[in-house]
Amino acid sequence: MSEEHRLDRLTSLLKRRGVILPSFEIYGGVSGLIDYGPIGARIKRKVTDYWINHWIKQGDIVEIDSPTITPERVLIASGHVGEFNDLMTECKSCSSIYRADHLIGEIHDNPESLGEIEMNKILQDKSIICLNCGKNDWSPTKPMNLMFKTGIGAMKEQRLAYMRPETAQGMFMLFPSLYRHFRQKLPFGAIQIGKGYRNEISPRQGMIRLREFNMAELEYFIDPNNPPLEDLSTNLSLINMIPDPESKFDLNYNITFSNAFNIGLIKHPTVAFFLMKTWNFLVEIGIDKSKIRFREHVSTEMAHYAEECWDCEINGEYGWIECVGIANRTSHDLKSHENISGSKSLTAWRAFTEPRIERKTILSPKTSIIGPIFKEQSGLVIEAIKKLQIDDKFPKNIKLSNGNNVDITSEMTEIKDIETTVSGEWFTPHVIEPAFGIDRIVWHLIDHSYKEVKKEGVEYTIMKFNDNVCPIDAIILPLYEKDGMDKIAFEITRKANSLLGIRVEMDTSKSIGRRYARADEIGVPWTVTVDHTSVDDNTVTIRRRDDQKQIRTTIKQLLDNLMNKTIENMFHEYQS
RNA sequence: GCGCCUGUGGUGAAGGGGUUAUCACCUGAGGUUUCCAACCUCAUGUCCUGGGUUCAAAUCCCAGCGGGCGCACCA
Repeated sequence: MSEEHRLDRLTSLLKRRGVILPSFEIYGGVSGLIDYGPIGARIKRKVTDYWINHWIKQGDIVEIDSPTITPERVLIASGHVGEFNDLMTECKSCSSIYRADHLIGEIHDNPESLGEIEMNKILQDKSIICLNCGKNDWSPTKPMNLMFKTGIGAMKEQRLAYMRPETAQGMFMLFPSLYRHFRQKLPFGAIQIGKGYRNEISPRQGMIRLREFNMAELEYFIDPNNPPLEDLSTNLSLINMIPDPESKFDLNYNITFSNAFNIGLIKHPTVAFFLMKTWNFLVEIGIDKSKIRFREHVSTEMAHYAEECWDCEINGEYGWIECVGIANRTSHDLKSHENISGSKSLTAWRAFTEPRIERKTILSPKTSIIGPIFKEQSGLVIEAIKKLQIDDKFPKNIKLSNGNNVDITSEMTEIKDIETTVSGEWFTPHVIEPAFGIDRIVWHLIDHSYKEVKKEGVEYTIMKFNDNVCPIDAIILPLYEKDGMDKIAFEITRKANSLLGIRVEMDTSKSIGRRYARADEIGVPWTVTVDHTSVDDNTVTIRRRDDQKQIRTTIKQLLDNLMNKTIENMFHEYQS
């Protein structure tokens, strides 16, 4: 079959078999919103479950879950209210749309700080011309709101809120609780899977740019002075990496993770580790290794919060698409939340290896003298004296915080040598964040698994999902729906479904060949056929999707191996 | 948001003013068949939505919604 229109055939299949479909179709549909049907939802569930386990098994990472509705102040602190409300202007002559701050970037130092009115003035006064038609005829600017706005409270006095554009803020909000949970020891991480919302101008390319999408993010909190050093030699694959073109590095590398870190291509050890973990995850669920690459952001396209940022891109029908972003967000988020909220609990304690003894010489107020002289003003006087320097000369006239002036003589102070023991310090942890676009990953998983082959000269479709992500583990097929075969098939179906995490279905309609084909089309790795022999001796045949090979085994062995995910091994044993 | 193209059963298509809208596959029911989309019988849609033109609209016109591509946008 020609490679041409492969995307069309794949899209049709996904719709026909209930994998991925447009939402609200009977009302005409809404662009940027999709449904996962019964098969698709199952694939997505398997991918997210695998993702959760992939991180949880690290041992220092926990799952959390927070609201999608987010009060405005949280998103002001995170920078999204500023970043997601760009002023847009339209060229009245040719209808091209531009970000106003980009247009005036050359003549204004800080265009993002401008309001609508100032911006409109600058667009008129200066000769800023349209890049498309060369004219200066701008419409009044309008804020483009990439976040869905909503209000908390049913009546008039609503508190402004937005649907979250990322899940990360939920993890930052829970930092104090996470810090306690992990017994106040860094590093630790929190993951969350959930919906994110962005009111895209023009969603395109199927499920690549959605208005409501599934994200999976990990925030890993570390001590910047003591970043964890993980073993990068557990994966020695050569990885395609494209560094920032403005850096000293060449354009393109095929390099191991550990070498990339050793030569400084990846700057931060934890970023390197998460790049590796990300690659492992993608390959384990079935993304084609040869279609994965890592690309470093150039400093100009870097998100407002990040210091080092790598995209993991996957190649598919839409070209190379960013599916995972791994960013060193430093202390930006926690610091910003500390500033805006006033909370003091967004820091961690770093104990010094040896307590430090600090000796200081200070000017100390002599309260026994000050008290009787200043009476009720004494407190203010003491406060003022503490601010003086050791080398100040007395007598001295100082101003108190209540506005009164008082004279301080040298008898009222003394020079003291003091010794304090400091056993550690408070600091704001840094955050390394891998952020996964689940829908994009599911799409590429399907794209890479979709195989058009020839079977006995006829076009044939197989989804080659592996055990980690296949929507249904096995389909049970009674050869005929009679002579007890249907009963045995039903028994197996029921028993298999009671196994933890195993999902099987039974299919009885139409010829056996057609039922095999239906199973192959949605990527079921094993089909189990109940035939006349089964009725006599409780054996069944298992067919392997990828090569149509069959083996015969007992029902008990089938169930045991299904549960342990070891059916593949049965084929090896059978062959040897 | 702009421009060009586009919308007919579950999927893919034909029909471009005039009887009851056509075909293939798929799906369901029944039959037949001892293992890879076999065969036979039957069943399932009405032309994206709303206006307009006309005696008559799936067909022509307008608007909206959806899809594709290009431009712009894409923390």
